[in-house]
Amino acid sequence: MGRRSDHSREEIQKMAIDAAAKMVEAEGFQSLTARKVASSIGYTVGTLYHVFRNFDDLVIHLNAQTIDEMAALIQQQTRKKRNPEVRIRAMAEFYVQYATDHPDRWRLVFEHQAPRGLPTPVQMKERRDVMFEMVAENLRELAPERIPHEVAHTATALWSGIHGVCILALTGKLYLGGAFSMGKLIETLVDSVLNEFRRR
Amino acid sequence: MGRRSDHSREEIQKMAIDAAAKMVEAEGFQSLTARKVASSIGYTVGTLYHVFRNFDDLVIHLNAQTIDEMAALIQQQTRKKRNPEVRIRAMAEFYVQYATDHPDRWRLVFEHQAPRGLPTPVQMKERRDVMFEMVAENLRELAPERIPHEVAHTATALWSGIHGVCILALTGKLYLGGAFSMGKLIETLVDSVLNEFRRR
DNA sequence: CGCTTTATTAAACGGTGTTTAATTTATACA
DNA sequence: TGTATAAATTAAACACCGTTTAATAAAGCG
Repeated sequence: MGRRSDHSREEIQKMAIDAAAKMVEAEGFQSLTARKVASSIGYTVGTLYHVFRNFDDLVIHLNAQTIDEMAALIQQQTRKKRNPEVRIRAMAEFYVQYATDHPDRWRLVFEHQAPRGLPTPVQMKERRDVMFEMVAENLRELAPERIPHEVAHTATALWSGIHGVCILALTGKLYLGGAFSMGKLIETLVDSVLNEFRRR
Repeated sequence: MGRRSDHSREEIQKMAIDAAAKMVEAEGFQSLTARKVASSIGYTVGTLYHVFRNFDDLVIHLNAQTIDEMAALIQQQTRKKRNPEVRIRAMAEFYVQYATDHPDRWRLVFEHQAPRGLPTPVQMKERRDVMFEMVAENLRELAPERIPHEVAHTATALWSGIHGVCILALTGKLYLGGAFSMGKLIETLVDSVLNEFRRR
């Protein structure tokens, strides 16, 4: 084997993903290009294509890392709480927190789509579902008598709603007719869905 | 004035926007290009740039038309209903309907962002707010005693939530832990938020 | 040592949005 | 009516994009 530098394939992957993350945070995901990533880690595009199947593959790896980071942050911040309802509220709070702190990386997770035909890797789907499952888990603890499907349904509705507020707020497409705080909107959604969940 | 063909500037604009709409519906917004739009209406890119400031300008015009179409459909389908709550439910139903029928055009409205620095035109913001205002209007009718800010807040929370379900469903990113129908999820959100609105 | 395998690169390809200069045409005016 | 002027249209170029290719350099191995 004749590698010219002393970076293994895995090291180059990690370097590229980290460089891409920084680039997205600094300039937005629109200006993420293969050549810039490559040159920022001291290589050429060819090397990038030696290590990733294509550009989407790099983006998918970046997105996986983003989700892992976010999930870890939320897990860490909610583990301490004893009450499942308090935990759900904290989850929403830190979801918004992460999305606000890393808007472009967070958007890239949801707005990137693999070219038509090529399906999203299973690992990616599983990663995205982590958030839903964390909510469902706490709903289950909140009301153990409910059937699983009902719990999953409520978790999905709640988290999709929270996601909607995040997306519209972060892309500047929120209704301007009033002066809202993202936090209050989230709170309203959580209150509404949790109350409805309890009532049924 | 020496126009070679007999299309006015406005006619070319309309032709281009319609062609772009068809193209997005047929092949997705990823494959929308200036050259393809131009050649599909029998012109060259240069003419397109004579009529639009740039590519984003064309997209913005297309998005405006998309929102107008969607708003018109929803208005038409909800005008008949007498009860404001029934009207809000119908609005949600037909919002989902339109998004499902024209997924790529609908996504383009929310995922397109003008290049950094260049702000979104005011007309575009107003168009997006139409949906929020329709909801707010009906909430006001439902509870005339509420202060405007409260109404606007609830309308924003509700519609953002509905939007979140749409986006995740249409991009295939919805939680797979249960077999949900989009309609049921929407219904849960509407029920929850409206009940909470009444209770307060 | 030489051979093979691999990492790396430079260069090319077709495509993109965008700009430029040249050309064609319709109109306004003498 | 003929002509100058102004506008519409195009072809070509630019720099960049993701991606592929072929050539080159270096490492491991017998």
